[in-house]
Amino acid sequence: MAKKKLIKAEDASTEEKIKAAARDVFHKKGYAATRTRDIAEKAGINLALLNYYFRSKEKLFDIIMLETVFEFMQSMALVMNDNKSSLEKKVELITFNYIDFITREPNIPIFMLSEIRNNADGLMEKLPIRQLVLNSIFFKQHQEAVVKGKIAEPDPLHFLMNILGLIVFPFIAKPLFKGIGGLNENQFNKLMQERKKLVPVWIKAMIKVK
Amino acid sequence: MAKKKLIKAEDASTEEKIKAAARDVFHKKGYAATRTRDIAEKAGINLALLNYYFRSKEKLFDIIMLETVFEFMQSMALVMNDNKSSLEKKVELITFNYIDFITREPNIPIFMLSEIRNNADGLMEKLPIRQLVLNSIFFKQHQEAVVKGKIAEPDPLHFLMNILGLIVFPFIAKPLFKGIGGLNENQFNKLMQERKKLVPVWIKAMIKVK
DNA sequence: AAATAAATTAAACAAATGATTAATTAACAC
DNA sequence: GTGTTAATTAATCATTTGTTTAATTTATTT
Repeated sequence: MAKKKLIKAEDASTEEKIKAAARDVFHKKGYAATRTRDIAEKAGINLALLNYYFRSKEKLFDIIMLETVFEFMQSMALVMNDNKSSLEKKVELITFNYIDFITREPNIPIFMLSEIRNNADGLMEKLPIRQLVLNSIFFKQHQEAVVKGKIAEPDPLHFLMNILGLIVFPFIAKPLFKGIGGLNENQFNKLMQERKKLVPVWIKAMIKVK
Repeated sequence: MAKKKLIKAEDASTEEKIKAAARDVFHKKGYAATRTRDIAEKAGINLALLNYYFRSKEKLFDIIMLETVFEFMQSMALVMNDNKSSLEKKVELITFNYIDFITREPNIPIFMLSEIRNNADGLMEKLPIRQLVLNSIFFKQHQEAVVKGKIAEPDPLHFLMNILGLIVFPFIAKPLFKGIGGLNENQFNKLMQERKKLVPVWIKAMIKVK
């Protein structure tokens, strides 16, 4: 068995190679469609090393899943709790950050949403995502704006759905939109870059009407 | 081998039972995570009958996939080609129809988008979805409104992304939003019903700004 | 350098899974 | 009713796939 205390910094590379490969394959194909042999091959390691370092496919997956969710929430959490910026500015930042993030990691949204749906052992219950949102400055600023009559729709969930829907959905349905628009990857990405400016403007316009 | 010509209407029930079960399981778990034994059990039939009627898991899946995509596009196509209604009214109809449809069949969006991503043998290329949109009255009305200066953003793809993003995304990310809002199924569905009125209003507001 | 522990490998195992076979039952034609 | 075809079943096959084992190589310690 591997004893962590004895693993030196340099030796960690094998473990890291496996994790990097697992990340790629899990993100692209999901848990069920992923073969441990795919991961081993992509990592350039012997199949047995996967179990040597991570015990099982499921344990390895849990690690990847946790890190992925964390990664995805981090940038959002950072912006939402910034105490310098206005709500409007936060919408701009979230839009900008997420469009860049998903352009870099286009498989993450649908991976997360698919696997969360298949339960993933009640991941949603274990994460403090509700507290994170409720305690955020973003949330308080929204509440405040509602009270002041600056935002017509009072439910912050609608607000979140709108922002994320406008940002994330085009990526999730990318093959569909590429098909409809007859776009290649570059043209699609250009459209997404345009949305960095457009989405905040649209959100601002939506906010005011009832 | 099964000879179709000899299958009477009443006998079709076995074939239909298999298809109904396959639909359920494929929609809920996706191709890779579905076991043919799950389908057989759910259909209440002997496992061998699945291959007797449909040759293979993959062939059965292709049938379900095709029917699902068709079902999903049909209501949209109908609305988009109605020559009585204005563009504004079409947005209302699409919103209303899709929110009801997805509430009834909540697994379909993420099923379709997941499986399309895993290729599904280039389904996107085979479907005439691009032609369907380009030739639609919906598309022409949008073009016209752009020319007349009624719509600021000229790209119809952005317009489609916005409508579908606002409608479909909340369902795809349902576990997330239920978690954040602390909602049960009923409360979530109530929110979605609210959006039937809200989304068209929001879209209208977005249209005008640049 | 010898001894010990860790890392790596090839081979094999056991369970799961899609598919097939051969036998049986039910339906239908004449 | 008899014979023929279709439908159904239980059993089995052949692969795939996650995991383990036992041996070997590499690294570390003393």
